[in-house]
Amino acid sequence: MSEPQNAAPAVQAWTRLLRAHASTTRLLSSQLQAEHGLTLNDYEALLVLSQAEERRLKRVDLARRLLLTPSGVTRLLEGLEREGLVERAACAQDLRVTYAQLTDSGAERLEAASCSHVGSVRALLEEHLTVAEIDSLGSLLAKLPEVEGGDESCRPG
Amino acid sequence: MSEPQNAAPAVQAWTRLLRAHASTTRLLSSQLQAEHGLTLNDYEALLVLSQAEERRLKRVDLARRLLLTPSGVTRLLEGLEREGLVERAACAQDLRVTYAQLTDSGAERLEAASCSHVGSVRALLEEHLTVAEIDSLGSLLAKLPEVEGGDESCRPG
DNA sequence: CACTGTTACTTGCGTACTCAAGAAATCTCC
DNA sequence: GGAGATTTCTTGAGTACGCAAGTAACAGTG
Repeated sequence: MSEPQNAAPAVQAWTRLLRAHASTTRLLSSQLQAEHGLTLNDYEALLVLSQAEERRLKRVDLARRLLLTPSGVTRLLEGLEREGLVERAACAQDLRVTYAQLTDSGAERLEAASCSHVGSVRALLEEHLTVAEIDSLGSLLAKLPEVEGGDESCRPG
Repeated sequence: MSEPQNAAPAVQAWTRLLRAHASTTRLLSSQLQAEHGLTLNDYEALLVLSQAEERRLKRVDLARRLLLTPSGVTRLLEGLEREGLVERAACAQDLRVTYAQLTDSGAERLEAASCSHVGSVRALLEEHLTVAEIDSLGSLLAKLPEVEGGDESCRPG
């Protein structure tokens, strides 16, 4: 209507990002839930932990990786701890921190889910896009901001 | 680890879609909320209604547009009705349907929010991407599936 | 006309978060 | 070494959904 013409592409891309996220998430999430009893964030948490040193991470770091708040992580891990996929481990140097430690059971569960989930992701994307397009989509999305709250991207300590 | 090499681009693109959605949504949503007291879905709902014929839509159609379930729409509209931005309107031909009708007040609120929201969207994207990149991002995202549940894309009746 | 779907919508219950307010451990600066 | 600020994590209250089940209205069949 009265918007400057140049804003249209941005709005369009934004709207499509919202819709693409909603539809793909809905599909992949329900598959993961049905086949392995994990939510998308459960899966991502296990994955991040599995790649971390000693398969454990401070809860606050896990929060940053998953783009969740600390309380979100507490709630997320509640479920994973109840299922024995992750356990708490104390930190001798700093009594405030509790590590989230991936258990063997958690690693197995991730391994089992990983195969079919990765397959679903790939199938979904390749059903609609060519490999080159997927690649370029990934590169474009990577340029968007990661976190705004506080940028501790690389802390030496 | 043991995944076929070809799956990597898809997984990477997917992960970045999740993160890009989480971070941009968080930012834009909090701006919209702070400046105009609307959630992203409130805004989208008002926008969709404003573009509809006679500024009203069956609730079930609104659900499909917003990628929400019928119950999600009921809850979403509860808030908008309470604020007088949308009202219920009966359908003489079919007593089951209730239209969601944009009020003048709703149209004004949308108009007010629209300007700054569109500006924020544009600023956020253009801060990280060129116009050409935004354009191509939009095109790529448009190719992803819209809805899976039931495809009544164009119903004649 | 009754009988059996099917569609539109609402409601109760559960989930996955967020934010604000805490408690406890650690760091800082005098 | 002690007071105050900061960091880590948890908890209570609230929000925004989804799913399943329910009700009311319509549509098709005998």
